[in-house]
Amino acid sequence: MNIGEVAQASGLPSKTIRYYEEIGLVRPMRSENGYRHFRDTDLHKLNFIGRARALGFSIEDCRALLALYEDESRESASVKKIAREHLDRIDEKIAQLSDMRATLSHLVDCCAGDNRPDCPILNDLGKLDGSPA
Amino acid sequence: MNIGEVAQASGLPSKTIRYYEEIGLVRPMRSENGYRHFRDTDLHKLNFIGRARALGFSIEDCRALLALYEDESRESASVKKIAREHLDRIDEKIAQLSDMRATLSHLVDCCAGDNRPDCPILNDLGKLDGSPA
DNA sequence: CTTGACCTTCCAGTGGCTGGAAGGCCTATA
DNA sequence: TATAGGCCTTCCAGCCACTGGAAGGTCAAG
Repeated sequence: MNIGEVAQASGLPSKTIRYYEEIGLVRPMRSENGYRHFRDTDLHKLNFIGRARALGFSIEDCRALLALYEDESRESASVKKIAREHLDRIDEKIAQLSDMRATLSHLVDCCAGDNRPDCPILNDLGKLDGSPA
Repeated sequence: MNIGEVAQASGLPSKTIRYYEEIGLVRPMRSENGYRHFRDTDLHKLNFIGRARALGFSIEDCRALLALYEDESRESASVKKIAREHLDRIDEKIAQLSDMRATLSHLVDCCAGDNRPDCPILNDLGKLDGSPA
């Protein structure tokens, strides 16, 4: 398969696939004309990466997960560790965003949103100290 | 004030403050020796930016919010619009992360995490189609 | 023989910093 | 007065994971 077909099949843009080759995540063959030639295993890998990325894993996590995937003598504990650490990072982010959301949504609710200049949002951002709203 | 004092007072790293000057968010004066000289209004602006950034506003949002902050004839609707759009983006992100979290936490729960190679996490990532778990 | 779709490489840009090198300035102490 | 150190300056490179675009090669159809 050429890169376009693999892009189609995997749902990843060609540019991204070239990038993944550049950083060594996949190693497609080359045809005589210089075109990348992808085998089924390459497509399979790309699907794997696409799914892992969709779950928010970093490229380096993907690399590690792929290595484990291909290592028949892996221990599932290694995989679980990576996944759980990632889960923790997700939880942190959600917590952060929820904090932001709470503050911001309160401010938005307080703002009249009319043609007058007075605005609790700006008042809050312009406050001198870090005291609560 | 020199940059170090302002960094201290605002909680922002000096590097970040220099960056904010570079992109035109603040415009400190210069002393004869070439050092940046910050007035109270500069510090105030930096505090404003720091708070807005902590709420997740982009730099361009910060720029717009600062402009509104300094515009006495603003309409609070303009501010509210920016804030609400940002709130929507936050909600989207939270939703995305929650989806990831749900999938991932299910997979983690299914994985024995022992010394055997069998692993539901890898099985899922390596699946051929996009069917649900 | 040309058109147009595909492919190639290479370079630059995104956002928002962050790190580091190389060098100037300022103050305190020996 | 020398020097040590802590501040400040600029400039350049790197982070992450792509994305866009230019310039050009290849291939199949009409």
